[in-house]
Amino acid sequence: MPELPEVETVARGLTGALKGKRFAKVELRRKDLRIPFPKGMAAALTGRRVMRIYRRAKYVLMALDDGNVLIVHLGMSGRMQIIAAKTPPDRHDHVIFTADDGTEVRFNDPRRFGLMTVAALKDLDEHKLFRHLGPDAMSNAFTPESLTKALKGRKTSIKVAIMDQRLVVGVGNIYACESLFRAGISPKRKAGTVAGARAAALVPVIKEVLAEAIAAGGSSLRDHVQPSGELGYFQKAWRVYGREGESCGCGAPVKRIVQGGRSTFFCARCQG
DNA sequence: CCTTGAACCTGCGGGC
DNA sequence: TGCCCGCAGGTTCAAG
Repeated sequence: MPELPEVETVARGLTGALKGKRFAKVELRRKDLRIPFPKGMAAALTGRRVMRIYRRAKYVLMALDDGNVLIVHLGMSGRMQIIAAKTPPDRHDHVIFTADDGTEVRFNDPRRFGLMTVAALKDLDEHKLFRHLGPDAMSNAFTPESLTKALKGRKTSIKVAIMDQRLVVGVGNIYACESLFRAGISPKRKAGTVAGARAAALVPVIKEVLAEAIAAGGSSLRDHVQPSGELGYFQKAWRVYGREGESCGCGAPVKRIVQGGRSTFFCARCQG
């Protein structure tokens, strides 16, 4: 489910539900997700107050009142959703948070590609999950110059390159396809040849697509919902993703190819 | 270091 | 109806 816009949407939705409250109860309904939960995680969270909830890369972070931060990744199919009290647990409700005012938030993830762990906030930059990451796509550090430098000499495709979180953070499969379409760049172009005018075109387009998707509450393909339960609706704005054989608008059919093991959708006429 | 491909896991839709 | 195949918003690891 989660690229940058979906994770941002989840972080914002959880802010309204949990910020300033304490975890009265944290229930782990299994011992691991993609990786094991840290030993004693539930006990360590219980009684802690949530000071701030925000996104970093594709992770939701909850800063706690003890200097630690709860790190949540939603994998491909994860949700964090506010659930009415007494709702019977779903088989994929892996973690249930109950706040001191009774608010209940559940982490649900059928495929269990997500993860949840706790770390010291001050050490986050050096944390294994974060230290290799490039500039966030929505930050001022992501510029045509930074992208050109990151791509220099790369012989992989531009599509695969902009999904590489070491080069730029937050772009996943949907928004890579949509951004390259808007920028008129072929996904098959060698990454190292995206520089100068092409980089200057691509960077603002990526920011624009992500910003529009955030404003729309993300894209609901199958799993993504906002914490409120409301769907995202940016999927209505997709021009190429998931639209093989349809027209992007120019009349030529959208093509699907596989790059780096992922589907790429593009218009061979509009994306030179 | 770079690049590629497989692996992790469940569910759903399409084709026969 | 039922079964098999392919496919899905991500990340990590091994091998070349």
